[in-house]
Amino acid sequence: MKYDFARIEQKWQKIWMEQKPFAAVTGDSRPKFYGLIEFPYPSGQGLHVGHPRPFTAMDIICRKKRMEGYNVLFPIGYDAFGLPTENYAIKNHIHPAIVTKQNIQRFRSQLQMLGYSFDWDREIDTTDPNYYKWTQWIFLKLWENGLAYKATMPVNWCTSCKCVLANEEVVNGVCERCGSEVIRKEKSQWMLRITKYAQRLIDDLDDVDYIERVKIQQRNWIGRSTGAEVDFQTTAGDALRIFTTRCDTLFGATYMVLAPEHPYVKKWKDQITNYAEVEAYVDEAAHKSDFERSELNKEKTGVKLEGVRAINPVNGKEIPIFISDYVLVTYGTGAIMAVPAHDERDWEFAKKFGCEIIEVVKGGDVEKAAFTLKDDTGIMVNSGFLDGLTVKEAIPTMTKWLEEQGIGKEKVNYKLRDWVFSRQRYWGEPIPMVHCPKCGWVPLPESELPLLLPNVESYEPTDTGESPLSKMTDWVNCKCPKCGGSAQRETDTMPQWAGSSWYFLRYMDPHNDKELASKEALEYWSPVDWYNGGMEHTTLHLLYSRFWHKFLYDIGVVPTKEPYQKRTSHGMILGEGGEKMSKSRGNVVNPNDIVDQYGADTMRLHIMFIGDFEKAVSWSNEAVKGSKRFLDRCWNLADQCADDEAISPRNEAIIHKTIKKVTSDIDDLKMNTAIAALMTMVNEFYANGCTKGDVEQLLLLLSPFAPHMVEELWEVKGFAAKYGKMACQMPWPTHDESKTVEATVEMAVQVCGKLKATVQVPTDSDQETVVAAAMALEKIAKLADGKQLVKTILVPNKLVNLILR
RNA sequence: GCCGGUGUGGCGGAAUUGGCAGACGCCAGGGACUUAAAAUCCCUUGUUGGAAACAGCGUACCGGUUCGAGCCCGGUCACCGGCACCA
Repeated sequence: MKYDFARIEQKWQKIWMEQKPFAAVTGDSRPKFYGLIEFPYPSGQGLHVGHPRPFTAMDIICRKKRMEGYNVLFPIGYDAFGLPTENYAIKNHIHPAIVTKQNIQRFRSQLQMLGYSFDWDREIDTTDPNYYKWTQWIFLKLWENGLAYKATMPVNWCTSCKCVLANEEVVNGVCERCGSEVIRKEKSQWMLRITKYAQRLIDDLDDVDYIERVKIQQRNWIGRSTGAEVDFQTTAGDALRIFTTRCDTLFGATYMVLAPEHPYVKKWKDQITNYAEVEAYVDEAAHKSDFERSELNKEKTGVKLEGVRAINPVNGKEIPIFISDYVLVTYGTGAIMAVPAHDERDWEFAKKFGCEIIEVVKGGDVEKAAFTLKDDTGIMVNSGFLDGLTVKEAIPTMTKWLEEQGIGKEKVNYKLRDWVFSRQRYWGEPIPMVHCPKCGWVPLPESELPLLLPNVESYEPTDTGESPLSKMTDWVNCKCPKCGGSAQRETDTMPQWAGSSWYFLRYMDPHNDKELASKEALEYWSPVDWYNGGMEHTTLHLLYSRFWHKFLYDIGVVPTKEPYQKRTSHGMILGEGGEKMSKSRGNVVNPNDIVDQYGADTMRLHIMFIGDFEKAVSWSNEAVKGSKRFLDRCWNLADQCADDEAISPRNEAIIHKTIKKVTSDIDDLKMNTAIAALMTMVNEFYANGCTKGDVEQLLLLLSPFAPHMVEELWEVKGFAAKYGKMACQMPWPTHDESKTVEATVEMAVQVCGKLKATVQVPTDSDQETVVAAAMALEKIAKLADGKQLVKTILVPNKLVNLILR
């Protein structure tokens, strides 16, 4: 009997497609399990070897859950709107919808080739109008609830994509997608008020089971800090409000700084005597890219506002006001009080511009460097009523004083910004809003959804920063839904993150044309029990979708506060040299090649065996052989086992141990050690000989990993006929703890903590027995000769440590 | 700079969280089968000394706690990831 993987895999994939053993049943009385993987972007290159890692892991988990009696929802779909498709379409003059269709077709067949147990009847595609109808619907709800708004503000503009980017899409000052320069551009944009949810996005992390680094990264990104807002009177008449986390240092505030974009700069035009100089600086700052502005160790620049001064509220002193680009208009109030003695940036600026430096916390030499405390035990000086207090005491004292005086109050700030939601590109969901000269922005009525993406002549982005849709005058010009007058549609589209922000809900009820999903389906399947995805989405997709979900919860659409109960993350697959796989390096591994050469089961097994799931790992074509060899050995074992249908006594312990290990390892996402345990078991079977009953247990344990081969053997060995079920429909094996123990154990014998020998003793031997057995060893007897046993440490069934003097 | 993470054979990686370091696999070497090769099977494989029994040294580095440390504590170095003028 030959292991003809190509024939076997094709055969079983066909059977699974026809018999649908992996269909999820809404409302079933079994406990439910919803396992989710991040749906792929159907790129033109097809499946990358990185895809099968998370997909296979979740497939294994879901297959095991089904065998454990769960009603499992394990769906697949395509996140198909996006720039690469659009760019490809532009270059090759094909409509992006056609390109998308082709790419999806390719992805689908590749996914099927790997034997994943998806419920194929629930497949979704974010570019399908039946899908994006509901993406648009959610947008309308956001608008209705005041969470979507249009605002003109400086935004990140990618010079190459010719498109705005969300804050989350700018990495080190460049576009996360194409790596091109990002500049600041004043544009009118649709925004989503994610900041309103900042606190809840932090708080509710406590209730979910995400790996810690995901929680930490999200918390850092949201960037909560507690401080105070304080009003400084100015000679211009307006009070200048600042945010500080260190109100205890107010007595050391010797000047103030405004961001160049701060509205007071323009407002005070007439009072600023050097306005020309100020204006020149503002202008210069406006033309700098994000990258230039955030350049490290850049020397501080700025201009003093002559003619206007501020008054420090704690001591009535007049202090100068500057503008400088080291103060960000987007954070806090866009203005700061500068305490050069205790802030490095302020210190540097003060030294350059000759500002006064007043020490208010003892401990450093503020003429040499800013004294910034790591802890808050420093003692206040030169600070009037705060003198002698620790920083820790001074902060609440000052906050209280500010509140009493009515010039300040406690305030929490977040680094998180509202989500810039419009894109000046074609291949995205149209935003269902109409601008009417009389009524302003008017939402489309729900009955008009989906608002279809029209066919256009050209998808080229424009240099003016307008969407390609803006050239479609027939489409753009419309009637105002409110007053019936002539109006114009919004021509920007939604970002790629829109469709993926709620797709896991659609899987629950993918064909519903009345609602995004039925109440029943949402109640039954929510929340996603286990979501695995990439770390790169932690502050993008994962955060965005939590935000949308919380909103949908607030308006009563979904039953849970959080979309995902558990989140894990896989490491990247690197090229052979440990470098990132890329076309330019020529080290990209195509899963098809591996499947052609070794089969899908080997591919699946190997990608799981290759290393710690959470860590990056280099791909090795050589090492794949080991996984194939193992499957060959399993195949041959089934071929040559004894006919006995019972588990053989010789293999009973190893079988029960392996069941225990594989079961817990899959739950812990340690597929590599689960496979190692299966290999060990097979090695023992070869050494001991095995029965058909032993092989049956092996097949069940192996079935989530190598499902095609297992089903074939299951059938060939007559188990399918015997039970009337496929292996994937069998109950998962359970272990009997008492049967995992062997009659005797080998224990380590240490003398004074050093390993000297090993000894075979009956399992659970007491100290006396073990010591006696150890002393009976010639070597130990020799070492003990003339010495006294002063102490014995026994670790049952593991080791004995004899302290000899 | 701040926040995380990781350092174990030639390589990928194990080690039930304080109890025989190197499971499992790859590579390599030797052998069997074969006319031959592939495949398969068996053996060896951390390192140093030794023919061997055996002995010494070994989990990035230095120190500590402990009968016992890859694991805990203090310090140092290196690499990876995230954030970065956030007041």
